[in-house]
Order: sequence, then structure tokens, then C-alpha cells
Amino acid sequence: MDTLEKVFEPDVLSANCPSRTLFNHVTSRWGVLVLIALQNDTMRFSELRRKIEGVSERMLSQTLKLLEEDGFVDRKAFDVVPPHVEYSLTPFGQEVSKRVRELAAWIEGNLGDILAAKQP
Amino acid sequence: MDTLEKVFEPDVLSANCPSRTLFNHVTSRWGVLVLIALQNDTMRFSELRRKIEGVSERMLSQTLKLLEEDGFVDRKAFDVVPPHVEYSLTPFGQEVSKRVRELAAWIEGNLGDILAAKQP
DNA sequence: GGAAGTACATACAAAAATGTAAGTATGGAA
DNA sequence: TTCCATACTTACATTTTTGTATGTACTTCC
Repeated sequence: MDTLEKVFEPDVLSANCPSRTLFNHVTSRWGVLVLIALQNDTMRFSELRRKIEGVSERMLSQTLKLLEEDGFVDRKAFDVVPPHVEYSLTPFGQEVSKRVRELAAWIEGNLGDILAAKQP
Repeated sequence: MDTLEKVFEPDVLSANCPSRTLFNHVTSRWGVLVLIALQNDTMRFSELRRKIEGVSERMLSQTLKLLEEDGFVDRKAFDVVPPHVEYSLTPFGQEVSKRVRELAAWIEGNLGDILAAKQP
């Protein structure tokens, strides 16, 4: 063990830990859905837009740009007309996507029981 | 297999699937952090507030109420003065918490590499 | 010849999230 | 006696997010 290592331990509970920012991006309203929609495939902008029901073009491009900056999404643009752009997950993106999908899958798979247990 | 079963397949990508709502609550800005902070322990309101850096009382109580309604958080109030309330995860809550923590842990654990790969 | 599809950007508007400050009831500490 | 702590709620202000509409440049379909 080196006393110079681990001076700083990342923690999403800390207000200004960089991991918190990344975590916020990943768990953002549309971020999670992009990560899920993109799972294994490579997809075009409009395909994503159709797959993720309810996103506006504005929000989708904003979210994609953010995830691209964070290094989770890869954008490949072909210089043709009409425009052709392909989005896919980077290796890092695949790792987070996997975990986000596990969460979503659990909720989907237990939806009936969860709803049945609600009282409001 | 029964032809009457699975008429409806939950999918968070569908705009009005109930799983989307639950998923949104769970992945909300403060929801994820509450789920993480509450992992195994039972905690009081002010403890949570101190642990989750940056939450305001308003947001914390709002988030707790939502997660309680969804059946992920259990609230136990003792009728004393000053007030004493304990929050904990329900069995469902523990399941989602586990998955949310796996996501957060991955990001925290790979923070260095992720940040190193960013170019902006 | 006009409409649609493509992948956005941009301006503006509306809606939702979040924060701030104050109030509530009460006991105990200083 | 004034202040603190507790767990909130409520009103109000501000910030952030999200949506809507429009434009672009060019090709293809009808």
C-alpha cells in the first residue's frame, strides 16, 4: 500500500465529486433511455428518436452530445446528403448501459408486483 | 403458455408504460442518491440530508415521499417531540438500490479512466 | 412541382424542478 | 429566556429542463 494513493475516493454522494456529474448524466431522464436503446446496435438519429418514445429532437441531440463528451457514446458522421450519422456505445458506454439495463429490466420484470404493492 | 398472458410487455422505452414512471422516479436526480444512501441502514431525515450532499429539505422529503408511494422506501414515524422518523428500504427498494449502486460503483471505480478518455 | 426524409441548430415559450425562507410544536440546553 | 434540534410543510422566486416551431441543404418519391 502506498500512502500517496487513494488520496481521493470518488463518491457520488459528494456534491462536487466528478463521479456525481457523470452519474447525473447517465441517470438523466433521456440519458438512461439512450443507453438502453443503443444497447448493442448502432443507430441513426431518427431511429433513436422513434425508439425512445417521447423524446424531442432537441433533447435527443442534447443528450447524445453530453454522453458523447463523457465518452459513453460514439458518433460517426458520413458526409453525404441527406445527412447520415450513426450512434453507438463506446466500451465504457457498454458497461454503463449493461447496468442501466439491469435496473430497467428488474423494474419491468417486477412491474406487476410493484404496482400491486402500491397503496396511494 | 397461455394466450391470455403477456398481452402487455412492460417497456421503459414506451412513453406511457407504468415502468417508465417508476424508472423515472428511481433514476431521478435525488432518487438515485437516496437509494444509495439508504443501502442497508435505517436513517433519519436529517442524517440522510447530511449524507446526501446538496439536497435541500424540500427535495429530500419530496423524493422520499415519492419513493415511499412507489413502495421502495419505508417510513416509520415515532410520535414524540422532537419528531423522530426512520427511513429504510423495503425489499423492493433493496433490489433497485443494489442495481443503482452497481452502476454508481462502476462509475466511481472507473472515474480516472473515464475522465482520462474525455477530450473536450 | 411540391412533399418528405435527414440531422441537426437556434430562438423563443412553457413547464417542471429546485432552492430559499419562514413557520409549526415542543423539550432541553445554555 | 433565547436558541437549537427535529421533520416537515407552504409560499414564493429562481433556475433548469423541456418542448415547439422554424430553418438548412439536398435528394428522392409521387
